[in-house]
Amino acid sequence: MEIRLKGWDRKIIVDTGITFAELLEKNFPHLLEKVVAVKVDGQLKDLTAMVEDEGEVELVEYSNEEGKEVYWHTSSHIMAQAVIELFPQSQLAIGPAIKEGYYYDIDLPRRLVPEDLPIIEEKMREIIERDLPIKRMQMRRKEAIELFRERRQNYKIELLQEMEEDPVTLYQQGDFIDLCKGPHLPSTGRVREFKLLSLAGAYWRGDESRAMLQRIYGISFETKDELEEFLHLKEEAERRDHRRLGKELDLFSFHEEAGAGVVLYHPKGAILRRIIERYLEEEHLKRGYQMVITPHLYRGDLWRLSGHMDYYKENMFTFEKENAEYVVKPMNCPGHLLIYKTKPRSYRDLPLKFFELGTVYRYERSGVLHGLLRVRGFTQDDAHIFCAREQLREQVYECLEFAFSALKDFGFSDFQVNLSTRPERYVGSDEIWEEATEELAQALKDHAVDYTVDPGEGVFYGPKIDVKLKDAIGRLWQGPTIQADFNLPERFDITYAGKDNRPHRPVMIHRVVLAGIERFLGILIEHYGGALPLWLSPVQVVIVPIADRHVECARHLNATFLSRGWRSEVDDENQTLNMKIRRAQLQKIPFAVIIGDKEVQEGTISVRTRSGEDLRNLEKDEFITRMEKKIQQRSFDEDW
RNA sequence: GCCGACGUAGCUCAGUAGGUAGAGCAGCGCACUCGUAAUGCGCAGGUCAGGAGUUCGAGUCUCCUCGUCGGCUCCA
Repeated sequence: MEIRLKGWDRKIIVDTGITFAELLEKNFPHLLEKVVAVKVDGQLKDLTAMVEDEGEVELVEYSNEEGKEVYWHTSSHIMAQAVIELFPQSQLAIGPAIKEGYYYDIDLPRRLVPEDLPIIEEKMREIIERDLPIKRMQMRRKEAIELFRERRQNYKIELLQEMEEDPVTLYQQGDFIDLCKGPHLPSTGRVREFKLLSLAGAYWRGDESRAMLQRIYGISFETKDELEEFLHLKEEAERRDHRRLGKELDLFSFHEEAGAGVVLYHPKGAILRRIIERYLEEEHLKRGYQMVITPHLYRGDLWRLSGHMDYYKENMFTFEKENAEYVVKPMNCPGHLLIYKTKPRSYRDLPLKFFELGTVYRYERSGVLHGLLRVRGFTQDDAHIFCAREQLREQVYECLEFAFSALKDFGFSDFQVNLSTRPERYVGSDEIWEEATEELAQALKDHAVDYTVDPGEGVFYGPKIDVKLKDAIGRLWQGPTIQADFNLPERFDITYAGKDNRPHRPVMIHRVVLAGIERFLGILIEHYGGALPLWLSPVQVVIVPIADRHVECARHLNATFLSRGWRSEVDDENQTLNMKIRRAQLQKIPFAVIIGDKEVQEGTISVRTRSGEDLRNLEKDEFITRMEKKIQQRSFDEDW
């Protein structure tokens, strides 16, 4: 039998009736330990599967996404087996591989505590050492149900009862049998380095009305180095945690007595936020947006008109006064629509672009709140573009251009874009949906951005584009969104007079650039690990007099800096130079300017940069010119 | 909201079997006047998240509330 191997010119002659593992052993023994599965005609198969006379064979290694999935999935089985051996009454639910690692949801006789993880790990190590062969089996669904009934695995029975397939696939390693479509590693010994990461509660089938199971998260790798790198990255993420940095850098706080999910900005956080807001205002005005300001409080009637009272009620803060219902705004769009409606609009006015730094309040369930990233009160850089249908594509294009250019100014250059199409429940005609979706797609293509389509993930009132940004350590964050809306123009009955002097219905685009400022701030802090670029730093320069006699000179210099609009401070505390340098470093202040005898005499300055550079004997003017340039360019280059 | 963990001085954390709180840093004072990541000494600082209960006695045990963390669910 001849086998074609992907990536290889020559064909391989093999005997019939051998497995892929045997094929490897014979022809590529050095790969035996690397390959985790094979892919034949796009279908993943076990190494223990028989080689058949069919399509091209691709060797899948751990380095491959699918390879990791196999590796992790087997790891989760080993974990489940370990748990069963430790707690024989356990009932297994599901245990898949995820983006990073794997988990298994298990119904256990008792609550697990973190101290249990090393015990389970120890048992896993044992199972790995046993190097149990992993066997794939097929059996009639009925038999499988019987098997799991004997083993008292009710969740598996429930899964089987709802499955269509018959026969079903099971995998066995030692005494452990699990319902699973695979594929898996050929034996438990193939899992090398692993770690159990955390415990959590999880609903059976994600349904909050059903049983709460215990979920164990884990990860595994082929080498110790990879595991260590992973753990290091986790530490790095912790080091960058905006909640920790927000405290350390004195940017913002949360308070029990203020309520969950609302942010109090300290002076340094407030200035940072204002810098971002000023940037946004400038950029919007430059692009033809008009700023508007709308109230935080509205009568309930407005939200009945907009429809929010029906479908968003759960998320709104409402109250009653003088027999009238009031709503603290969760969104800015209704206000902007009211402004639109204040006078007749013509096609000549379009596109009409209203922009607002609009602060909104949304009720979020207490359990989902998370630092600045998920709050109840936040400010959006929100705009609504009213345009003719034929302007949609161009407007979306401009929004994308705006979004990317703004994110680049803040130092993000890696994006992932999604186009979400019509969901099951929707308003508007199929025709208008198709047209709008096509316009959005075209705008993306015009922009030459790669994007993936999320079928059915659009909002009920129109298709949308989501941009996710990748931060310095590779994590993705939700960023800008651009949504077409056919619903609100209808509900508010807004029109414009066309060339034909007849009323037409505009399309509305909701779009945010940085989205929630709070969330963006959180992302920004984590992206830079608190060491914000010069133009964003709450304190740009700290002037450090070495001894008391240098304070006057330092104050004088500070006045010069302040007059240039820099954010500058003098550290005139009675402390050693070392201490002051240390404080500047810990506060992640970009530049410390040192003033001592030498500087006073020669009229020069010495600069210590955040990155640790020590620059002596700088001319003041040179420093000023350089700084001005860096600020003006919004440079995020750490080098002097 | 649900599951679990947690809440002790401004911050980070200790607190043994229930016997009425402790460190480091920060703060304040004094001395030192310093050349690129912690000068020394002294002082002050807590109704142990809030409330109720058990107990002769609760930071420690029980319950409720609030908040935080990790997840789930949700996310127009």
